[in-house]
Amino acid sequence: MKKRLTALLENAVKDCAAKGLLPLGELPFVEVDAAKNLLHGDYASNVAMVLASRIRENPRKVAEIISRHVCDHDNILEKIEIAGPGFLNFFIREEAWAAMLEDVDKLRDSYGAPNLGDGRGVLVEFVSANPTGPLHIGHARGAAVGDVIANLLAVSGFSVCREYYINDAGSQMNNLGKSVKLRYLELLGEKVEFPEGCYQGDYIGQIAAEILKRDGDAYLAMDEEGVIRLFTDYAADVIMKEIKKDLHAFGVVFDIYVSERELYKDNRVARLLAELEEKGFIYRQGETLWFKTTAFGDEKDRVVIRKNGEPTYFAADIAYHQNKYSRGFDTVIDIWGADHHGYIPRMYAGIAALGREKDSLRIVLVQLVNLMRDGKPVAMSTRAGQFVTIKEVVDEVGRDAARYNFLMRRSDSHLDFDLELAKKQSNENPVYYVQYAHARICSILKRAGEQGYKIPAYEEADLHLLKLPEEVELIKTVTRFPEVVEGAAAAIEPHRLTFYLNELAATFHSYYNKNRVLSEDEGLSKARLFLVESVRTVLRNTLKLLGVSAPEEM
RNA sequence: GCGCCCAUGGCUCAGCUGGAUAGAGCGUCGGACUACGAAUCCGGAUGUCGCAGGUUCGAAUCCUGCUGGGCGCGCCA
Repeated sequence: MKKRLTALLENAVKDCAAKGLLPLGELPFVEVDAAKNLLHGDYASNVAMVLASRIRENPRKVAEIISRHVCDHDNILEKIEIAGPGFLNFFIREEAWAAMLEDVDKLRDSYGAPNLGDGRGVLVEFVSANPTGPLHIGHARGAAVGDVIANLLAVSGFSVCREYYINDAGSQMNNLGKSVKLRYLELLGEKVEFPEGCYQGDYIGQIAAEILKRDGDAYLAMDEEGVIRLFTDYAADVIMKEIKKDLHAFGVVFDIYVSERELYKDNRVARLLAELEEKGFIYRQGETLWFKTTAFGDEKDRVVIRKNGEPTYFAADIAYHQNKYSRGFDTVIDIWGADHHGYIPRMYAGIAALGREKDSLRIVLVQLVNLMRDGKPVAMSTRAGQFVTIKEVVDEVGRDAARYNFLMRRSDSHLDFDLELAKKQSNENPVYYVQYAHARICSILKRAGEQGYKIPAYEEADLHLLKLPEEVELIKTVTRFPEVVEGAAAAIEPHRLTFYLNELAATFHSYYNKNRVLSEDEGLSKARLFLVESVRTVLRNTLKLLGVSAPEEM
């Protein structure tokens, strides 16, 4: 509806300009917004005021001129009013609203799928945790956000690839191998002390025990470095399998796992650095190589080759992003923990040096999660191996509640996640509120079937009968869905879906409590059945985008 | 010290690239099941949008300064 009005208005403005009624150079960006106040109609536009200030005219007069040139071919408008300082208020005919439900019936599962992408490729990289331990709750939010962003883009016509970057190179991995070895030695009766930086979670001991069981004390005789390398590989492999399993249980499946080590294998990092050096972005200072990120707005230059000859994480990351682009993606989305925000200018410098537009990389920051239980914070320490894993969260509160809770806030704002609250099947827990609405509708539809009703198609329902204010409101909320998806996809803001979902469920519940769907009046019953079926379709489609189930009963 | 983010009812948060009288949920108080599921609904109360200036027809939103909080400032990832 919003789109249609925008089009009407754009044509009107164009028409005015063509006829010379409004002396416009370039046409303005026409914006139509849903009106907040019923007195202001359904939608309002400020075009007239924007134009008026540009051409120094009276805004109300401009509004007047524009409104006279609106060509309402489809007869959707009741009237246009000019109000306040120069707003154009659009009043939509009730029939026009109901007519929009046709799309819901015809498109079904694909209702609300805007074609923003036109098949262009988007790479969404998320989670990307080191395989040094199981995923904990902090990763869970990033997983949920990334997954839903990918869903949103996929439904919006992009060809989406979900990717996990395995940081399996570098000193952290070495620490992993060392940690396993220490536990191994401990199991063989040696007394060991764990230095700073070593991983001490129980899973380390389990891995060491597996190795011991399989190969006994064979590694005691081998050289230290070789053992650590073997143990590192083995542990990373085991942990990565667990990570995949946990993600799967959380409803997140990746298309590709890219290994940092692989980037080094065919000298990609070295070749990239040579390339950048040729372009003049690299300089040498003693043993180290520096990248002139300040040339692209970073606050200081960054090291890419360390004194010891090893490339930095940053160097590999540029190579990784080059690799992403080389695979033909127009847009690359990185989802990072908010504690990495200082890294952003560096990364943009990196892609600028690769000759890529800034817009082609979008970085979404996900704030860390405050884990609570009954309102009290749960202490976590990664080093000591004390943390709540994603698996434990899924096991305890369930996948639906967990995902929904992670998606209820803007991703860049802090989130309190209360385990007890997420488990509660009560009105404090919004996920059940929307699922309940879905189950309720299913229940009505089932009852209708028992009474011999079939769910009517659009043509079979007389929607003129849906005249109640609650019905019109419900129809409006349902038909807003495509706009919500489009907005959420364009802004990369998945939380808009949960807010919308909550509103739709609320509008439905309210309607349900006031009115009966099934009554003696067959025509009305059919019209209402069609309406609630439309609500159900949108509830289901939204929940699907969120990766949350839409139960038929609960 | 420098940089980024945040500050909206008692609490947790929305507010869609400046728009009309700032909205939800929770909590609180009071109501609604002999009709499709009460995990629901209906009603009441609560705000100097951190403070002070500025930009303009118009600011929670943009700019500057201040206060208070989070994070970052490695040849870690």
